[in-house]
Amino acid sequence: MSNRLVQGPALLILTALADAPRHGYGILQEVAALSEGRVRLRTGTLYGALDRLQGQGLIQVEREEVVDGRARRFYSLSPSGRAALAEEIGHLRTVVTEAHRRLGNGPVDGLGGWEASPA
Amino acid sequence: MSNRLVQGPALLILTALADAPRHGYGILQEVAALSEGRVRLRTGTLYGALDRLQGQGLIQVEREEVVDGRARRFYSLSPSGRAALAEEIGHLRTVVTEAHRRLGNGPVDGLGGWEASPA
DNA sequence: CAGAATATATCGTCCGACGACATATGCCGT
DNA sequence: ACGGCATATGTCGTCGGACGATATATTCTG
Repeated sequence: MSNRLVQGPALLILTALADAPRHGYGILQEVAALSEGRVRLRTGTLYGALDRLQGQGLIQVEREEVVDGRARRFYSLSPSGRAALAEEIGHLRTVVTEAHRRLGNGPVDGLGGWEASPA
Repeated sequence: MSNRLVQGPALLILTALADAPRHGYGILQEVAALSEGRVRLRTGTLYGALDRLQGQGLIQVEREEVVDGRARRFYSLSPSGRAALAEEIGHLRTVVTEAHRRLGNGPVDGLGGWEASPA
């Protein structure tokens, strides 16, 4: 019973890879973009997570390009990585929906007081 | 630049407290319910997180009841805890939406190949 | 020529999640 | 009456993951 799903950096990384294979630095930028600048992965986090995700079989090395001595290692989602992402996203959707509902118009057990106008 | 937002257990706990104050054991049950049984918080995780969240000012002890020698410590969301939850939920919504879009009908950069039928 | 951007990689630290264990009471079935 | 389960809170040790710092190499821009 391991509770631990794909969260935090790993979730962002898998999402970044969901539409196209990307290399490390590209993932860094994509994660920043899809989190609207809120999350800036450190390279330590990124390459560590990449190794881990690869070890778990959730991603794989698609190909390696060498452009002017600069290597580009492209990663892609594996079928099980796609499945894991889909499952986690499904889970998060229910939580997000529920939290949003409770946040938006919380009756707070009959209380009338509310710290913000209910829009 | 701390990247670290409210995720994992903390997210579930705050969500569980979003509609009404609850005590530890009640949070355990609520988290299990709103995650549809997928997440069973250990007491070690729960009370550790509770202390941490309280230290961060995101939650507070609402009141303490003693029923038949059994103590019940009720926690409630603080305004900043509510704000933190709202912010994280907003963030997650964009990520979840984007991930879902990429998962559901990913054009994959012009590729026709797709490991599952596009529904 | 200096500095930023591109690109990957390693290392040490620290915190949080987890599992296991401990304690205490009330309730239910046998 | 007793055992087991639910209720209820708490501690401790461990381990993995996130983070910050640092290193290296090349290309582009000022």
